[in-house]
Amino acid sequence: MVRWEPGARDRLRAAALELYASRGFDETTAADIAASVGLSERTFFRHFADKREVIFNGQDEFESAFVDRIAAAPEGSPMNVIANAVVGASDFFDTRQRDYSILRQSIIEANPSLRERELLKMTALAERMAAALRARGVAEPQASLAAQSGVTVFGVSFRLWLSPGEQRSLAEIERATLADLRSVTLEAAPAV
Amino acid sequence: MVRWEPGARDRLRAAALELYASRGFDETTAADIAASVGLSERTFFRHFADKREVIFNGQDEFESAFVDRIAAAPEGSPMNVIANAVVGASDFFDTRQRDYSILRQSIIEANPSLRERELLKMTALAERMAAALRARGVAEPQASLAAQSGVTVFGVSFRLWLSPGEQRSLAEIERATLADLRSVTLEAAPAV
Amino acid sequence: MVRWEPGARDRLRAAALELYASRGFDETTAADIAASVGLSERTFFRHFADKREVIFNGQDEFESAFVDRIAAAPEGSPMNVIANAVVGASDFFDTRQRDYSILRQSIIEANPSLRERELLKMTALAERMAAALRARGVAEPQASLAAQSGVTVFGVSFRLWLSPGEQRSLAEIERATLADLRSVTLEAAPAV
Amino acid sequence: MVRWEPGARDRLRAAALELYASRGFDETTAADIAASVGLSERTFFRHFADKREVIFNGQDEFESAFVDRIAAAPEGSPMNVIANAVVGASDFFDTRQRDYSILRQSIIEANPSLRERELLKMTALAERMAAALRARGVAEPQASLAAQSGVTVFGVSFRLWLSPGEQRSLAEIERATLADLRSVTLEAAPAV
DNA sequence: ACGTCCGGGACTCCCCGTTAGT
DNA sequence: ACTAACGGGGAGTCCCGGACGT
Repeated sequence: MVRWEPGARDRLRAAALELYASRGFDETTAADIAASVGLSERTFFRHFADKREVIFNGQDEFESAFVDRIAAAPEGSPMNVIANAVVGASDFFDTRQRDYSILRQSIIEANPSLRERELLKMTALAERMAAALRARGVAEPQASLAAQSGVTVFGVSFRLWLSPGEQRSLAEIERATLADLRSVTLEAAPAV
Repeated sequence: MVRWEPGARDRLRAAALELYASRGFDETTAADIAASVGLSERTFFRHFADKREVIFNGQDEFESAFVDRIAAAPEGSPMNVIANAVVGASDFFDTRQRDYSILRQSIIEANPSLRERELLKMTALAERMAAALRARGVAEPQASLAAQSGVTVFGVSFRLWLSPGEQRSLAEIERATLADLRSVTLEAAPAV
Repeated sequence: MVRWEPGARDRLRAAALELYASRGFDETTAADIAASVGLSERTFFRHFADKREVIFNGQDEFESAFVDRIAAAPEGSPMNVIANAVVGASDFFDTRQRDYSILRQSIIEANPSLRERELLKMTALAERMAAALRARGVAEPQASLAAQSGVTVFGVSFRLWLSPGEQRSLAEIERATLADLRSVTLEAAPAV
Repeated sequence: MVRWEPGARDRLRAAALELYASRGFDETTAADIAASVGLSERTFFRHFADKREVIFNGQDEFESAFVDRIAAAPEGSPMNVIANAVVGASDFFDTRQRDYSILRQSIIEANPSLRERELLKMTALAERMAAALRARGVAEPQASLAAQSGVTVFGVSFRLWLSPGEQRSLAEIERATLADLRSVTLEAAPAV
């Protein structure tokens, strides 16, 4: 009935992932990706603002997994709210296969420009989390510090979770990392 | 005895800054910058790996300002070492005019791709700081958490320092932010 | 009963004019124009063959204002017929506000590609006028020379009419320009 | 003196002409042209601002053939100066084969967008001629009228020169056309 | 009449390599 | 060494057109 196969976007994303992984990000052109699923380069850019965005999708759902929990959290200290949100958001990733995350992360880490984009996304998340905190009445710089610390915990934990041999769930790792962060920052005598 | 004007690199950087500020980063081409100081586009790229790098210079000295202090620090808890390094590095910026930093920061914040690069630089700093900590025998994830927290404190403080009306020195702000971070993370009851 | 707001064409044209004037022709995309009136880019191109055509509308009525007068003119020399047609057609513009013409002209003159299109339109007018002359029995190259001279007079006069401080009507200016053209061409001694 | 093989530009131009003539302007892509002489599309655009410019080359020499003669002309009425410049410039074309001009003109006339560009070039010529006249002290609108009339004469004559069976030289045709223009404009009774 | 999905060419910019000249 | 001239090629944006559905 339709002239074109639907789901162009999904096919493009899948093809991109595969090509980035197999032959490398820089060695893959947008035209390659499009051609591999029978579409034109133009169509690729209609769906994704740039070559990197293919990998960073569902950013909104990703952010919401954290932010919604902050908004819906019961009373608590800022860091408490953040900690619960981070741990709670972990099942966003458990639904995704760990294998998929490992593949994705290896692609990102192999390319500085993908690292840049990832960092931007994480910072965007931190900013939205800080905003959610402020919406609850938390002042600056506490909101930013708590939000940024939450992202730090998530980042460190996420990489741990992906490391070979790791058996714990992401949530468990996050809880441990949270405790580590607490003791690390505690041990700071007043800076001279 | 030189056949061409020396200091091509500096002239290019100054011209780039000015153009990025006046007409915007995207609206400035590498050829524009080069032409404005009588050089060719090719020469621009011989001095700077890409259009964004012009703004991120002296990264090595910047990182060293932190890392060297970590290496040279006396015994102390990881966060203590980091805190002293961050506060100590603040005079790296006091030598630069605050006005220059404000201009530079406004350029960066006006463009996502410059934000990406800045984030990458900050992350590189965090990683070198964590490595310096590990060289002192600090284990993971403590090293990463302390280093990343130091960068968070620096980032929050730096933006505060640049805000209009701010009177305190960067070091003073950082000391206050450090205390804020401590109390924020402390207030976290164990995450469920 | 209509599913869509009528007058899409007019809304598109008005929006285009405004955007071309405010942010420049090149900086305005067809999608911008369409979006600004709640339509799709595709619809824009269904109404206008290309981005430039939006500005050149009513070309048929414009040409007719000249050509019809040529066809309906009483006996007279070719240049006489042309002169009367040009002066007579001037009220085609008096009905349009001079302010509108000034805005339109400033948009056109700010962009070479719009200049090109305008020139094509003027040449098309000259050719239709020459054809109308030939239909009255005027031979070549007299028909083309008279028609082209008429367009020259119109062009020079039109720009004069738009200049700041100008008080005369377009018809008055045209009559003066016609006299100027006559004396200019008269003063030509036979070319060696 | 030339450090690099300067053949690229000329080869591109020759190939473009040939392809435009054989398969049509619209049916020829810039990539086609470049590929046909072993260069990349990018290189094509380095040499020519756009696909049309290939055909309009040596515009500067072309304009100079007219303008220089205006500047160097002895005392005389504006139209006289223009007439001599136009007739004098005719050998700019006699050096080019008439056959080449016929081919070129047939390509241009087959495509509206090339017509537009040609018109722009002719108008640019008229404007430079008018400026040269003003530099000699001629006032407006006389300068524009004389210059534009000169271009009209050139245009009409040029097309005549290219028509099949035409035996006269371009200069001869121009002298006749000049006379025609004079009598055409003379026969204008004052417009009412 | 309008929207959606898509193709494809024009064109600009980034960034890189090579070679000649100073 | 350092620059300019010439070239390559991918990324990305815009223009415009076609096919189909409502």
